Amino acid sequence: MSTVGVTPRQGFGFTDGILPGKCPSRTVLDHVTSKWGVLVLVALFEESLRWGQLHRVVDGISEKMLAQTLKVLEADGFVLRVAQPIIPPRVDYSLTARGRELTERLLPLMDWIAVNADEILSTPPR
Amino acid sequence: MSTVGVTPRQGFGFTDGILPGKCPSRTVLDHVTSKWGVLVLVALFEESLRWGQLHRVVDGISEKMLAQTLKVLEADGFVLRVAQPIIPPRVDYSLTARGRELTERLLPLMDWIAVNADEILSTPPR
DNA sequence: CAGCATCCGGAAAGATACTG
DNA sequence: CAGTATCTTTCCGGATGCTG
Repeated sequence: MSTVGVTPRQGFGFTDGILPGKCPSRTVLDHVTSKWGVLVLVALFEESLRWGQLHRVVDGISEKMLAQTLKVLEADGFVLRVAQPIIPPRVDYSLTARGRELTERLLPLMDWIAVNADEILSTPPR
Repeated sequence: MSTVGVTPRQGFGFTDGILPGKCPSRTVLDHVTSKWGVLVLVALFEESLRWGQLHRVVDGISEKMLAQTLKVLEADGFVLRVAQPIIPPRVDYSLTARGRELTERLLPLMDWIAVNADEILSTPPR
């Protein structure tokens, strides 16, 4: 059963909204569904990647947004950053256990979208 | 198994990126993970709602963004809009079968976030 | 040269007033 | 009631610079 407050008569309270405007869940949701958050998380699901690899794999992301997205995901404890003090620098990014839990819930969504996207965009709104 | 291209050695091709920059999946993903898309979809999962109800239930959304979000979700065939030609106007929004399929994949994510958000934001990044 | 930080212009989001 | 129009603010992307 859902716990996000969408089941009015089953005891969760509907009139207060889906999630209160200023609650931690909203903040985390914004981080995850930020423009690049989902793609970065999915990119790191299979294996850890270096900065440059991420930049190539997450097609279209700017360096600025990659840095910003990684910072937020790291601060939330989803992504682990390991920097080697060498020249040239080498920085590896990977998912934490928490990040893997989250991304596992993201993959069914991504798969469904990947399968249905063509039909969705080609179907006139009836 | 995931089909979004994150399993390099299992046959999906990794070096091309998670999802090509200009593909339908990216467009749909952007629509769904837009700032308010997820919350509107979840709000409509249990029951259809009128404009005013949506505005109250999706706490914090502006009228402009509610209108814009609903238009996009309607154009994608996730949301059905039924307007009664009466005064005062009455417009009901509900999920289509497609919208329900999608939102079913969203609820596990929302539930996980709702359960873990407090710990996520209170834990220092280690 | 890899991995960022900073600055700037355009685009998207937010607040609020107004209309049919 | 259910939206649009308008204005302000915040955000995104690109270019550039810096550091070892």
